[in-house]
Amino acid sequence: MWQGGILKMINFIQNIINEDKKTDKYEDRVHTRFPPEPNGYLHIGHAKSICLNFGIAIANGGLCNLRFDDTNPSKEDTEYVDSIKKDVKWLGFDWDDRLFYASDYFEKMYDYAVQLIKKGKAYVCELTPQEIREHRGTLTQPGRESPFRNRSIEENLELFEQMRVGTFPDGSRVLRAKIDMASPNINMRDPVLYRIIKAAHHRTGDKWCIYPMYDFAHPISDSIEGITHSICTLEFEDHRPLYDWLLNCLEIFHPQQIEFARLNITNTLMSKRLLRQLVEEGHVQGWNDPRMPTISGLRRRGYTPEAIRDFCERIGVAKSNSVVDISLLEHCIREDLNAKAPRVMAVLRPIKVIIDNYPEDKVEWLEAENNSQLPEMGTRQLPFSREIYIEDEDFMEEPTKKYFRLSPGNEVRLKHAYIIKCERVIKDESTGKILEIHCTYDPNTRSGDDTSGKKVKGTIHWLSVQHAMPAEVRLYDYLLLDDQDEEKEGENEERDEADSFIANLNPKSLVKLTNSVVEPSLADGEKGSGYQFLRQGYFCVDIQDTSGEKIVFNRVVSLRDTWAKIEKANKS
RNA sequence: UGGGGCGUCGCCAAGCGGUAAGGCACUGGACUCUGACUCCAGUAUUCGAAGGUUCGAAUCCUUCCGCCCUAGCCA
Repeated sequence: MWQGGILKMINFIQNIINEDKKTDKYEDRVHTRFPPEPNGYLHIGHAKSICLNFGIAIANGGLCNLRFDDTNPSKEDTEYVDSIKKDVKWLGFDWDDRLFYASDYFEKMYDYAVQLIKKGKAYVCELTPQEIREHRGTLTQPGRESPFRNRSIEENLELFEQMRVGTFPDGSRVLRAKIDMASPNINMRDPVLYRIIKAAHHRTGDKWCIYPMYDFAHPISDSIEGITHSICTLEFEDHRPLYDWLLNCLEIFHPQQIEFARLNITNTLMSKRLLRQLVEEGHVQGWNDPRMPTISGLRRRGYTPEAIRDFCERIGVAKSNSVVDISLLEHCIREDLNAKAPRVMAVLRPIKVIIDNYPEDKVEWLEAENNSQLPEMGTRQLPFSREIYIEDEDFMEEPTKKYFRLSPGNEVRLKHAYIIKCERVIKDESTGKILEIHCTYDPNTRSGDDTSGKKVKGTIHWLSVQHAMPAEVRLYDYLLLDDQDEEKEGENEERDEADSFIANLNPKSLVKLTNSVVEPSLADGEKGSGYQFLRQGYFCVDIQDTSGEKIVFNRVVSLRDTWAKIEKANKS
């Protein structure tokens, strides 16, 4: 398994662990867990948590469990547990035999609840949800005690038993902790521990009709598993007193909860709810649409586990809310693919070039290196002939300054082949559209044995027309337009959020090119494998839509494009 | 308005009383049969603000300001 640069990982959580080791708090043991709820697909925010939890364990010679937090049968499904397992594995982490479910502990949790009742620390409450809310008070006003708060232990025991056997309808009773209705921390105002949900659970079926709340299930699950450091996100900070209270009352092994800031990335949605909305409203093709920040989406897009792990390492772990620039993610995948992707030629938007002085029927097979930086990646043969395609961007009839690609009278090098010179352009008389470009080549300039001594500024990629293989190429861009920080006026916040995020969707997040051509060597490109299309970017063979008759490439990320910056600067 | 948390370069982020790491982005330049990669160089006298303690403060104290979370029988 991956050991990465993780051993160097320094963050405030590691500092806490170092301190715990010094004081022998957990007998030098480090045991973490990744606790997803199986109610959706994992996204890159979860990857941060996965890398953190497994990474901390690895770095400290400890263990990390995979535990499904499945305490709400109405939202959860095995479809999600399967995808989550797959994603965690794909990211490169291994839970060995430590795959657990909170539902494994339902019986024990029930016993602990009974213990709480026996200690006079919990009671069955018959207030309606509405009434409970009213009794809770507000941020500034203390709550009021439930009229059911001081029932006898015997009565509570009996009622709780009745809840379990299904005597009462959904929502009619709950088990509540008896803490303090006047606590400034609302989580301590007699929080609900158990509720009645008569729904089939994906693992326990209809064995139960009462289910523990997160606040009850989580500390107990952690304790049962001997977790030492229970790492969660910032919004649970206010729940920590309750976490501690329960463990203290129950007098069982006491892990420590540590909170860190969740991941946010520019131009990217990171909420399960909104991602689900994208899927359900058809703005994307599914959870694994290559534009989605889900692990499955990134995988299909062509991101590698190495790049995602590297990213998670680089962003760091802290407690301040932050938004990481997506350019860092892009840098990580470029860096990884640069080191391993074979280079290949593809013409995305072809325009035909005819080399007038090249024999009509001749085909030359030129040797091309697969990666100029890694000779060990070998070479391949490339067919060259009289008619070729070049990228339409690589020709400009009236070149701007600093443009050193093909233009009338100008010479460029064809990568791995000859230097050609543009002689004339043939256009459609009515539309003015360029139909073909006529060039001549210099036979003394063949790559590898150039005897001309010529130096040209530009090198462009090309493909022999008769050998080019058609392909569909999908260019992806950010799902969201630039983050607009326009402040919404107070009212209707919910609505505004949903609406504004739909309005902020990038209409050009997917551009399908159906006239692209690629090298014949790509005919047997394996699904999912990544390439660098020379001068353009990194692409991978789409795992879903590629078939016997059609090969589809996804653009993972473009190459850095200095020329685009120059052009942009020229215009402004 | 109660409680909790956070505020170090455009974006992340080290730093924990001894005089501001690193990464991304950006800007120059070198190299280049990918305007890619790589390589050099540059970029916070300043750490939300104001006071105070100290020989010395981003680090300690005080006050203030800003942002986030929190009133689910969701997690």
